[in-house]
Amino acid sequence: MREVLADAAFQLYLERGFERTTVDDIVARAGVGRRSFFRYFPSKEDAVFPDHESCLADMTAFLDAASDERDAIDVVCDGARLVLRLYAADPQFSVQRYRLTREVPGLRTYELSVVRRYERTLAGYLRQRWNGAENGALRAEVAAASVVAAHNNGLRSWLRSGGEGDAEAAVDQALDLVRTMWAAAPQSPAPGAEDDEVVVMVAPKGAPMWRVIQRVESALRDD
Amino acid sequence: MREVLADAAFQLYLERGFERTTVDDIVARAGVGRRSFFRYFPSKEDAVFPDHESCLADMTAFLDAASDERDAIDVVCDGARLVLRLYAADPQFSVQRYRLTREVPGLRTYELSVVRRYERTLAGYLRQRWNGAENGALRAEVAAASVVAAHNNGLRSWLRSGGEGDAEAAVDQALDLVRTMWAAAPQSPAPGAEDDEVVVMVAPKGAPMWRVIQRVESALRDD
DNA sequence: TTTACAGAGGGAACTGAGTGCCATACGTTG
DNA sequence: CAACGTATGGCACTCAGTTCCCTCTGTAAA
Repeated sequence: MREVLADAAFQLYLERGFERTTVDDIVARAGVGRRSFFRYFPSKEDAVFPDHESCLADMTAFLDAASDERDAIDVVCDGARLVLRLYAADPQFSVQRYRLTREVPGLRTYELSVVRRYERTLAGYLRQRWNGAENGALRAEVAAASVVAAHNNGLRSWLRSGGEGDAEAAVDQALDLVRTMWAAAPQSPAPGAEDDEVVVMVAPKGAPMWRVIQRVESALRDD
Repeated sequence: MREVLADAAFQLYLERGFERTTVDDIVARAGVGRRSFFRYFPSKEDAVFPDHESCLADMTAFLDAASDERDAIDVVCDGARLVLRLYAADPQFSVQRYRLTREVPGLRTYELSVVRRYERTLAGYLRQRWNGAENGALRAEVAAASVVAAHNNGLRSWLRSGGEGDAEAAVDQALDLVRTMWAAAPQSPAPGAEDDEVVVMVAPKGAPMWRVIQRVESALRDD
């Protein structure tokens, strides 16, 4: 029933446009009563994103089950990939929905609220993982925003291409940028992980070698 | 008139709650006709954020006028600070609006769309600045998302404190994290700026010195 | 078979946001 | 005075979303 309603709604949105489609139109095509529509979808907009609710639940479950041994950024990147796979599972639908969403302001803002819930979920996980680290909460929110932005960048470029190429590859490349960026600037390390520490060196390219070595040495010296 | 309506609306939202306030209530208190409300605000939500439209215009103007000599990240951070100053200009109002927005889902999603417009504006600037650099568009979106997330983190912590402390300080600290993070991982430099190039070196802290020097040398070698 | 019950769906009527249309009032310019 | 552009008020309409109540169907107990 949910599916019947969502299909009818989506078809009509494509045919007549979102605003020009009334709920009465939808229930007429679906052959059900008007009241039933609002039983399954709290608003007209919800019928366009019928599967995000369960995907969000999947993501939460995935993060809850993730091992603390893994790098936290890697975990949230994999969490984001769950969303990608939801889109990649039905390219034609995803592309049509993308085009529809781009054109309808109401759907755009609705999508923002959906994305925001994913972002908050990822940020919540990172905050817990980085609990106690300096600026843990801040870093968690910035990192979650970065991961979401990168994911959406890759996803959108795939959607703009008409869903033709490899969606995973586009998102992987985008997420790699975030991963290397956060790997190069780790939070204060947990005790017992000293061996994984890295040093990041920044120097003008024209700097004399002795100056560079001096800085490397001072960075490597135990303190 | 705009101000009269916005004030009346905001008062009533605080008194009765957003949902329990009708547009008729607002225009009755403001002493104007119902039709006039929608002339000044396209929706009930808009009356809560009456000044973001002009702030967005200010930001656009600021970015357009920014010198290309400055670091792009620094410029967008300063752009974000324009929003902070808008909030800091009227702490009491900002705090009340923050609490109201937290409680009303409709206002939350509306605020998301406002934030998104700022983010797109910043991303557009960065994309133009990094035009041609590898992954320029991706980096622009991720950086803009980072700046916005950091800004909002600082802003919200100030709002949660009741608008008591120094708003600028909270946001400066948050933005510094993003700035240093992006300063350590710069995009490929524009031609003609060879002298400003930097090399970023990442090495395990326990790595032998000869290995480190080898990598520094190869990085410094002209290609 | 009848009764009691629960849960899904249907439907009428209502509230209230947002829009379109027209009338009115005011100020400006000829 | 007349013509005109602009700001405002008021009325009626559409439609999303809600409330309340009805019917239908399947199920389990008497």
